[in-house]
Amino acid sequence: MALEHAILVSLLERPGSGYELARRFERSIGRFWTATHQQIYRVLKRMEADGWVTAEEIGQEGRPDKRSFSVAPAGRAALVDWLRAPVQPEAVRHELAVKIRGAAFDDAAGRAALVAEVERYRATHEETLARYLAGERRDFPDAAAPDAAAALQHVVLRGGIAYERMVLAWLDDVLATLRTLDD
Amino acid sequence: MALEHAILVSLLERPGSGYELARRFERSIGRFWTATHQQIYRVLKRMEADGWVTAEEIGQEGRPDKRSFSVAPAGRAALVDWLRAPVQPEAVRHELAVKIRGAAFDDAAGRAALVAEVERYRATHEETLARYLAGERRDFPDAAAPDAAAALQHVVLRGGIAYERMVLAWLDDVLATLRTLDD
DNA sequence: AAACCCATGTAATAAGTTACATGATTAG
DNA sequence: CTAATCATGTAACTTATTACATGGGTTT
Repeated sequence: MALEHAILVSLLERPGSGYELARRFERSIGRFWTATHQQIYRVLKRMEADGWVTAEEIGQEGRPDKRSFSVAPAGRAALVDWLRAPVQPEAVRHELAVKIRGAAFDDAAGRAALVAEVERYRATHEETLARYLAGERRDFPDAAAPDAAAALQHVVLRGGIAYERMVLAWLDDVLATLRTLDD
Repeated sequence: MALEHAILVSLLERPGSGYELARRFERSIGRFWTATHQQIYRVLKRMEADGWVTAEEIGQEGRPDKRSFSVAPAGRAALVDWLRAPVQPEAVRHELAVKIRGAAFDDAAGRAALVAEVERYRATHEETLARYLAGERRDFPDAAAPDAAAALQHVVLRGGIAYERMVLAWLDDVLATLRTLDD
């Protein structure tokens, strides 16, 4: 019961269609909340029925019409209610950590395969960090943040950057540990 | 399709009942994979039917009997298959980040409430870090790790410690940012 | 006496994933 | 001509959460 709220925040930052929302979830919002387009369309339909969002048909030339959603007063009220409720403890799902502990029950060949996999995984996080840093340079070039929305988006982005740096350092630790096991 | 594997790793580290597994998921394993007891019982039943685990009835005095599960060869084979498969990209769900961006659409009173909530949230992470550090001192007192399982458990714990430290530093950044908005 | 721990589950609901479907346009 | 992008969805399935249920034992 929180995809609704992520959608509300995204639509308040800028109205858009289900398709556009799905693309934002792949990029910016997806840093801290993932969702597929199927899920988004389903939830948008419910939110529209509940009067949280309103749709406007936008005819386009050369491409399909789209329905652009905006947040209605009831949706904004629902968001504020949620904002003021306590933060739920996070449900962590870190598959790689399970695999690392599981590597104790595989042989040297399996651990060698895991080393290769961790290296591949590390490369994806290196790319993510580079993407975040490029986004930071593009979207927040000057030190003084102009408005509240931008300042808050920036601090969340800094969180993503800190997370990626931490992961990279930890993966180096993991690789060193895995390599000492089979010397 | 990965709770099975987290359970297999836990049972290989030490056999136990569904209840004991649920407690481990609250503590150690829960650092990187959460699950409730209802989920665990359901999955254990399926795993038993598939021949991945075997149960042994253990009669106890003064408390209910329990069924202690151990990993069968088929379960171990399934785990090794999974270990060697590529790591799936993580599905991140970070509610607090959504709330922080949402704070741009609340008023000063709402942001003050969020500051209080972030402080409370920060305190829980401070506790978690203290717990991890105490566990590290208790379970890994000497620098040289004796066996593979312990070395791997330790590197995963170090990951948890690094994560908590990163979160605490970021929350300080968040608090400073929120406070500058309403000066 | 009340609350909590041990130990196991069922049932109902909500959420999320995967596969499939359509149909036009644009870029290579 | 092929693939990708824009834009929207349905259907089937798997997973996860929440609420409820039982019953004895221990701790405060």
